This record gives sequence, structure tokens and C-alpha cells, in this order.
Amino acid sequence: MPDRPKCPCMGGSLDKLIHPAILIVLARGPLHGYRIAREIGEMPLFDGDAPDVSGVYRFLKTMEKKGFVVSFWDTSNTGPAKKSYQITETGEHCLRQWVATLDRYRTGLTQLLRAARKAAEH
Amino acid sequence: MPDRPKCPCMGGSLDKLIHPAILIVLARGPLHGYRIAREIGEMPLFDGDAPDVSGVYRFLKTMEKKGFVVSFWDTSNTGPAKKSYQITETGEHCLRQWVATLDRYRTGLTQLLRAARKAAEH
DNA sequence: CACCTCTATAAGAGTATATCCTATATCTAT
DNA sequence: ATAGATATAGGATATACTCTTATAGAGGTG
Repeated sequence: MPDRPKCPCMGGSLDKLIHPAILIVLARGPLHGYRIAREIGEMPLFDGDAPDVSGVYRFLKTMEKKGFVVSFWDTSNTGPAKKSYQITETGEHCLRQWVATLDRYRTGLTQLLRAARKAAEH
Repeated sequence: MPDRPKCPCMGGSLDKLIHPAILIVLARGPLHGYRIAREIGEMPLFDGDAPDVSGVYRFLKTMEKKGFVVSFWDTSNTGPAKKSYQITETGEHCLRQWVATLDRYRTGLTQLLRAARKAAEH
């Protein structure tokens, strides 16, 4: 592949999984955007490569609009105000659905990987 | 989640994997867009849900521009002319890279799934 | 105190993707 | 003939992603 880091085979993508990742983090308790982004970045899937914070803020806003999370301003600590996000019942329901979906992805990925190995060998 | 079929937790996405899927199909020999789309649809990952053919044509065009595949018109058979795509050396190199990437995805997904299970139970 | 870095949020711009619809044309079966 | 499957592709719209820029407080160092 053209050895630009952009080549999808280098695996910079799989972006949609940021959705369950956020729900997983928030299932442990309310948290604000900046920390969410950092915690996601620490997940093995993201390989130490934290997602663009700007994108996470946007994503959280969309998720709130869709009812997966709710937000409130946290001014209890020193420092700039933090917008804390909390998972909703809808979000929890969605997270349970994600378990099945991720399992299906994993099965599919396993078979895609097997096919890729077979196709690549020669 | 809002039970629209659009909800990402229903797993309609993971679109980027269409890239390795196409390379895998083409590694078996040249093929034209329509069949490629159907074969991809039969892969377990895509769950019988064939990708939008229009999107596949577009994708193939992009892949050709980037050098992963080359095309030629096949008028040998009856019926409308078919634009056959063939994987290039670049594409084959990319496919080998995909094996490592998919393996990494799988590991990451496994851990994300484990985290989701833990987060969802209660 | 001036300066830098880290934390924290968010909008703007430009680009890239995705999806749906439409158009074309041939072939097969009823 | 008429419908449905095969086959390719462009237009329009919507969404998403990335990069840059703006704001602002906290903490540390020279």
C-alpha cells in the first residue's frame, strides 16, 4: 500500500466503536469529555492513540441529543468548569445491545481474518 | 436505544472493512463490481446484508486511483459489459498488512467486548 | 512575573464518506 | 410484454472526520 499512514490497512479507523467505548466508560460513573477521551485512548483497541478530543466532544453532544447520555456542569472542583456526562437508561439498554453486536463483529472479524490469511498466503 | 435501525449499536456499520473484504475477494482472481458486492454480502461479517452496490463501485474506483486494483472491460460473455477488477502488487502487499491489522482489531475487540460485558452486567 | 504545559471545552472550515435515488442497458423467465 | 435479476454509474444530500483556532484556569520553572 502507498505507505502513507492514512492507508486503511494500517488500521487508523474503526471509528464507530467510539460509541460503545464511551458507553462502557460512562457505565462506571459520570465523567467529562476530556477524561473520557483519555480513557478511551488507553483501551487496547485504540492502541494508545487517543481519539481527537474535539471529535469526542462533538460525539457526546450528538449522543446527548439522541438520549444516550445527559450532561451537567461540574464546578465543584478547582480549574475550569467540566461538563460531566452521565449514561441514561437508553444508553444502558444500548450498551447491553452492544454486547451482542460486538460479539457478532468478533465472530465476523475472526472469519474475515481467516479469509485474509488464506488469501494472503502464496 | 431509540429502536430505529440506524442506531449504531445494531451494528449496521464497520464500513471500513469493505476494503480488506474486496482485496480478499480479488485475491482469488479478477472479478467485476456486482459480483464483488454479492460475495462480500455473503461473508459472515456482513450478515447476508450486501453492501450498497453503488458504494462498492465508487469504492473500487477510489481503490484503482490509489493503485490497489486495476480494471479492464470484459466483453467476452453475453450480457452487458463488465468492468473486471484485478488486484495489484500494491493491493497484495496491503492485504498482507491487513492480516496484522485485523488481528490487532480482533484482540482489541475481544477486550472491548469483555469490558462491555462487565459494564453491562448489574 | 513571564512563560510554558497540561487540563478543559468548543466552534469553524474544509474534506471525506455514506446513503439514497435515479438513469441506463441487457438478460432470463413467465 | 412485463417483471426481475444482472450490471454500471452519476447526482444530491446528509453525516462524519480532521485540523485549526479560540478561550480559560491551574501549576510549575527560570
